[in-house]
Amino acid sequence: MPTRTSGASAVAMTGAVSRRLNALKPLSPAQVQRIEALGERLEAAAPGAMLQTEGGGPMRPTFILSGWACRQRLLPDGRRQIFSILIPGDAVGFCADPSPISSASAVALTKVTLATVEPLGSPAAASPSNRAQDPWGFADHMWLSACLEEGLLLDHIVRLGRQTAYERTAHLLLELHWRLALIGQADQRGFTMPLTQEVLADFLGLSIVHVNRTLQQLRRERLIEMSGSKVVLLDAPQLTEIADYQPPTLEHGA
Amino acid sequence: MPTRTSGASAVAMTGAVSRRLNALKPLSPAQVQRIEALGERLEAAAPGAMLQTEGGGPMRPTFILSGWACRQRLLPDGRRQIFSILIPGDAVGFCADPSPISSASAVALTKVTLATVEPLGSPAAASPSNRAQDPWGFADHMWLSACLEEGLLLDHIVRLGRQTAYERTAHLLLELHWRLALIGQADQRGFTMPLTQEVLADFLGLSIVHVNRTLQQLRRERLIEMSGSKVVLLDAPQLTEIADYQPPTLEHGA
DNA sequence: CGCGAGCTTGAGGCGATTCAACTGTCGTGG
DNA sequence: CCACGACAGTTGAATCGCCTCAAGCTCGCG
Repeated sequence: MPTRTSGASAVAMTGAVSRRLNALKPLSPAQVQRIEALGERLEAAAPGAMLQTEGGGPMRPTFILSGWACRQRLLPDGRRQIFSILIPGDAVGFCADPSPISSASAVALTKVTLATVEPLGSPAAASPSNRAQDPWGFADHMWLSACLEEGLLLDHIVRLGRQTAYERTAHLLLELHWRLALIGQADQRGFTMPLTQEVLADFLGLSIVHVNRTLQQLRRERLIEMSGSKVVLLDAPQLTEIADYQPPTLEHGA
Repeated sequence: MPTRTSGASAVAMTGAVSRRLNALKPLSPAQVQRIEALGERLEAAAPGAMLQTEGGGPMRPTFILSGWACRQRLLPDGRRQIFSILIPGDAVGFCADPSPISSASAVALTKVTLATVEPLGSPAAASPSNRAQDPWGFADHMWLSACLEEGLLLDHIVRLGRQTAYERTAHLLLELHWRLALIGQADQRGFTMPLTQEVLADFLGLSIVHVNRTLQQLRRERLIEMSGSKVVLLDAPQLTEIADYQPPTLEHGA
């Protein structure tokens, strides 16, 4: 349960959101201002906290301003599968509403700062048909965002269904690098990844032990370097080849 | 490439579409009529044919009136992963548009009959924001349909990432049974499944051989019966337990 | 009749898991 | 200040689930 906070370095924190949405479709200056206004009403969550009040309020797009989170599901015997890893700029609980028992919960992986858009009223008002009024003015962006996310889910299915641990891991690192670059949180060669090997395992459908060994192999073959939470991609082209990675295409042409 | 056909038992074939959409949200008589009108302009495709012209026309919802298909992706070395199995009443190529290189192609698995809704004009006109005019009048239904499909994708991710071959197979059979019942093509105990074990394998992320042995195990334990393309669920409760299956919830309350 | 597609079966091997222990690094409190 | 526990990462050994390869089988169909 996030606790309400306030103020702080409000404007600075919204950079990831505006960078991401702008990449999907150019933002007007007015829209950028509206995003910066998100910094007014923040909420914070500690690692492990459940975000997204599970079938709670209808259709309240919530953005992650800082920190990492994930969408996941737990099986009755304790197994966990992570659907997607959420980084700053990502929206949480966007589509999970009409049927709340989609039973995907969102959980903070690090300390997280959130900003929730004003509730859009009734669920009906939030459906695409009635969104012409578009109280928040970002319907197109949210639509594109949803499409991008669906693409990531499909990538994930390929990883889990048809790729080896080695390929999966390489693929994930490339995906994270691309997404972090989009929001200005990666440099050409590497990035910071505040994830434990347990989280990687539950995302990649592997055991912790095997994630460990697979990362070792990637390091041994000098494809990556890791120390602490820093990741360096030493040979991105080869990783791309191994993982058959294809970055999403963002053509905002009409 | 589907070939255009015409007329035939037009009205009768649209039953699956209207049953499915009606389950998502009750249809008005006028809407039912509009769906029956889909029977006017049909297209047929042979097994193996590519549906959905890959980045082709923008946003033309196409419905499967009869036959089965799938969405899939091929890896460069020939491995295949199937994302979803499409049955009558399902829409194809609904979201795959703004970024065409989502690189999920749709392929017919049996003989398939399709009906394409009138193109909605420019891609922009098809985005949710501008859909207030909603030329076809089913925006809410398509939205709910997309949410249902996302839930199925998440189920699939859990299957591939954290379930055994045995659990995956049971889960798939229950999902198909539920979806076929929704469109009136399953009875209480069983249904017809025109899928080869190769298709099942590429969907479940397994080898053909292992799908075969897993189905044998389910039969040996008298949980299912299979002969030809007929499937009978002998002990649905136990299968549900094994697979941790939870059918989607369709609460069309506001 | 012969062919091909789909299904079935066996044997062997590899990838990934499980269990278990050990290391290193923190933050905390006696 | 150091002992302590908690947690993340690492390593080894044994096992198992699933894969690959390779045959043989059973249909339906030209």
